[in-house]
Amino acid sequence: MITIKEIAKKANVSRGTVDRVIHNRKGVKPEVEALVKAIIDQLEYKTNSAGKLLATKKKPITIGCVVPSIGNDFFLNLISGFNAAYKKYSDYGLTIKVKSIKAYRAEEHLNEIKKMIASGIDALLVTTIIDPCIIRCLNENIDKGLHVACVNTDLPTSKRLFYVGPDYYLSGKTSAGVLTLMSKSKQNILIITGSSSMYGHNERIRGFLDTLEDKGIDYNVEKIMEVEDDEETAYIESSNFLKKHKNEITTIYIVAGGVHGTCKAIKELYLDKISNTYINRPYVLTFDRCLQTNDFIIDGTIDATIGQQPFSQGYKSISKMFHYLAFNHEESYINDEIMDARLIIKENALF
Amino acid sequence: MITIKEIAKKANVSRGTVDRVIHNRKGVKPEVEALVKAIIDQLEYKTNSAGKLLATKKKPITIGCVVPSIGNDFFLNLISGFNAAYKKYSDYGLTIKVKSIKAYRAEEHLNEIKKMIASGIDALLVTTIIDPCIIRCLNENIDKGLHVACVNTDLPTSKRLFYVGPDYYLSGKTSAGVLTLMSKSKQNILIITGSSSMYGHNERIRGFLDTLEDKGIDYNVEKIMEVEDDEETAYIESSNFLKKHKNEITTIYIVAGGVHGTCKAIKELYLDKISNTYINRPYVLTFDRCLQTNDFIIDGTIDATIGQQPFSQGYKSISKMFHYLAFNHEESYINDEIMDARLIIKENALF
DNA sequence: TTGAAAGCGCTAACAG
DNA sequence: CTGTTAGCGCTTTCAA
Repeated sequence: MITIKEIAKKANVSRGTVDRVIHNRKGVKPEVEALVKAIIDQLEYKTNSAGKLLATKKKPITIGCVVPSIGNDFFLNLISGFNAAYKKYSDYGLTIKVKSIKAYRAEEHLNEIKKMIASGIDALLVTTIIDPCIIRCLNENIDKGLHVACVNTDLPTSKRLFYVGPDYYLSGKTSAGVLTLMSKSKQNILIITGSSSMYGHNERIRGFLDTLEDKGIDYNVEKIMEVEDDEETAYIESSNFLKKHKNEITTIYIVAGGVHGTCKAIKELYLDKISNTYINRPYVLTFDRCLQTNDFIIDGTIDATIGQQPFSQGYKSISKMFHYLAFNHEESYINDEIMDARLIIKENALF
Repeated sequence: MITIKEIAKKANVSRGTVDRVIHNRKGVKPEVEALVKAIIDQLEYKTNSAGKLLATKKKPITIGCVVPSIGNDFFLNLISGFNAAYKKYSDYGLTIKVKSIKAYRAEEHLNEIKKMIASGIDALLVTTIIDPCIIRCLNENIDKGLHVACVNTDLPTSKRLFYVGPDYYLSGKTSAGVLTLMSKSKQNILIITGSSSMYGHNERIRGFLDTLEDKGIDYNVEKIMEVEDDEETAYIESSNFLKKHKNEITTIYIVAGGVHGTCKAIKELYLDKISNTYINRPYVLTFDRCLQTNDFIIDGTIDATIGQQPFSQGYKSISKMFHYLAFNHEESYINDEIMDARLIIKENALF
């Protein structure tokens, strides 16, 4: 294994000088720098992370996280991922601060992001809304030296370092793929979405419908319901709607929250109490895989769900940001990380 | 963060003594040991892995790997996982030796395992056949101090430390789950398996049929073909069989290798050359997700495949074994690691 | 039975 | 512009 010491010996300089070259610090004679760099390349020197981590642990790193996890199991799993990564790197001076907020409120998001930044952090991980004020605020702070990355929801027009999360369009396509496995005939679709201002939700719908189109499936979107992830709203509205259109709807496509409420309505309307089996239930497709969703898959209310690995999203985003900060802001850490669409049906639903 | 130094100060002993206590080394007065242990518990001391890794890198660790990867893409991916983990830990004195062998030959397996052990290794990672001679050989070496773990195929009756790989029964169930999404009517099934002496292959069949049974699907297994992962055999045999039974077979269930050969036969028999679409093609279900399989999913020959993350299997097994060896054989590293059954259809098949 | 000290690879502070 | 040195947490060797 090649160490700084060996490089130094080969170049006839001190370890300090090699260190300076490696970190592009000023104060090295150009020809010495060139020589050292050449040797580094030639010997394929790779920094030893244990050594580095040990030596740098004195200056602590704080990562702030702002996520809309209030009343949302998915984000609680994501936060578990944050915590797991924190646990792994706390030895090396990492601290995290997590702020849970409510979804959909741009103003609240902005406020909490500002508060988090003001509290003094080195980097920010955020799941928020595509909103010009928020993006401006983030960009301003990025210019001032804050390191920002997006988790679960990207802000493509911002100056964020990287994005860790799903490809919403692809997950919508996958959902449609399952539907076409089940049936090739005409579908009358009830779509239950979180909010029409959420990019990810819209993308899931777009991917879904595009794929039906591609596959030559005849379909009609009977209604798009916005329930803002509220289970009670989902229950009442879907219940009312399905009562009126019980035998017309062939597919219920639940894009975000509202799974529990909708499934409750489905059970009431389609489950035969005597045989305890569904009669003419529409196809039911959902996203994510929290405990409740899992129960509905097991009991046969949901045909399939698409998981997006919330835990990994949390874990990877912290881990990437930590490495980025700890290892000299190396570019190799700032690539986006797209989770794959995990298709879950009854048989592989076991946790 | 709690360090050995702090423990030592609190206990009024030297760091050496604390180290001795932590590693249960002899030569510490019982009361001192008790005191130090109490302080460790109280302060919730956790060893700092960077420090440990740095200090122990002098004594190199060699892990030997024996896998039946000859002519098998799946295991090449698994080996990539070995190499990725190796790359990560090579800084800390890890070396790996990988021996590729051919599947199904117990004698060859035994020979190569013996050779690998004789070449001088600290630990062995192996994918092999459930065979009494092999198990005896491994157990003898385990008794002599060799550390052994199973990758991809478990040897439950051996003294191996842990197993990293799929749950074959569950993956078979998942496959049947997809089939029942597509159709509830009677299935006439052609099963193409690797070998009837392979535990995993049998389990996949068992899980598949059990699930059809559970779901009240009427089915008949028309034929079980053993093709020993040979594509040519698969092509010839499936081609011959399907020519005779073209319109009877409703499902082709390919348990192991032979996907390429079988798909070639399917294309020849069912693909309409003019419209370039399938006419009355049976359902086709496979396992794993090598490049060829992926192509057949994209082009519509295969309905679904179940992936078992070969790369992760390789990566995790090396990583677990390395940590186990590097960190005092701590028990926390020797739990089994069961991969989940990844359901892949056309829409989420993109790599 | 215990302590002291050196050293793993790297960084940072200080001295020149 | 460059070298020296101390120290991050841990293990190991030597000495007591």
